[in-house]
Amino acid sequence: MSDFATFSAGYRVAQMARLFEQALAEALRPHGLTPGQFPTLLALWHRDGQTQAELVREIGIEQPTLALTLSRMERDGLITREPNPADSRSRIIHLTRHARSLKEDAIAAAASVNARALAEIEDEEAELFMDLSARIVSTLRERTD
Amino acid sequence: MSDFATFSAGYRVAQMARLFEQALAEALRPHGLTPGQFPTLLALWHRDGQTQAELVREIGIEQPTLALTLSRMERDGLITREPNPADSRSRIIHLTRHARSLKEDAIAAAASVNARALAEIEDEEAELFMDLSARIVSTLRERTD
DNA sequence: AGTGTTTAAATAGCATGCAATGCGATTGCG
DNA sequence: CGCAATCGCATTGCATGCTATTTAAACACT
Repeated sequence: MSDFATFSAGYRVAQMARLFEQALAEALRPHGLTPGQFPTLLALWHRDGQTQAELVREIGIEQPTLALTLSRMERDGLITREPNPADSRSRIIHLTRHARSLKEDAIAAAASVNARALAEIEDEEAELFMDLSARIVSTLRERTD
Repeated sequence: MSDFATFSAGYRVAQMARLFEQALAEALRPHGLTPGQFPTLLALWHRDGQTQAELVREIGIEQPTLALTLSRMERDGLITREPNPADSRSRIIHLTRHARSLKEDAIAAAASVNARALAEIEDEEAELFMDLSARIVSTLRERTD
């Protein structure tokens, strides 16, 4: 483990991400949702009726990843994909009534995971953490974008 | 995106983790290695000849996840799995000569990813980030462990 | 010795993520 | 207008991660 010292940031972050995902999975399970669906749901709760390409830009994952997630969400009765009269290449994604009804509970569940994760650190520290994370994200993005 | 505010920590961390993984994948690719193999390699570079169960404890992933990673590493000529004379349920994992030869370069590649990720933040900030991350990790672990 | 429990691995099934391709629809430009 | 380039999406193939289950071996305790 001592060897980890030089590059433990990546390891630590990966570990944190897995724990967050597991906690979110547990919190969302009672509502029949999974962590991977959550960003898409947030985007559609915010503005229903977007195309896949719009969602990809908003969520920041690759298009094939979203395509598969949307298929699972369609299978699970969370969304429908309607033809787009303005451009027949794309389709308009709509939430089902059921998905709309889950908004409050799901957001509360996710918020509580976050609150729990940050429970042991002070508010200013949490802010600092978010700030540093944002800076690391943009640094890592530079070369790839 | 405004809705993200309340629970953006999990989202931010997930995003960071994906960027780290992608950067590490790119850095390791020339050496024929993948990010998921790296923790196992570190553990075996540190001490060769461990069992799967020992590695699981050390690395902190689930046993089936490691089993599959080890299969891929075996397929790729990085490890061998020898019978354990002391306990025929388990097998002793050994690095191949080739995997041993990759140590310096792979560690340098991973370290450079880390250095790049942290390039834009001060040393004390990086330390703080690591500390806060560690505290979030142990908080999230509490309920599940 | 014999049986029940624990332990080590393997396997099945699933969710997310990626890169690379293919394909039809649209757009832009000569 | 017509063709080339671009765009939107689907699909394929792969890597990682998880949970749940199975199998065999080792242990423990009567």
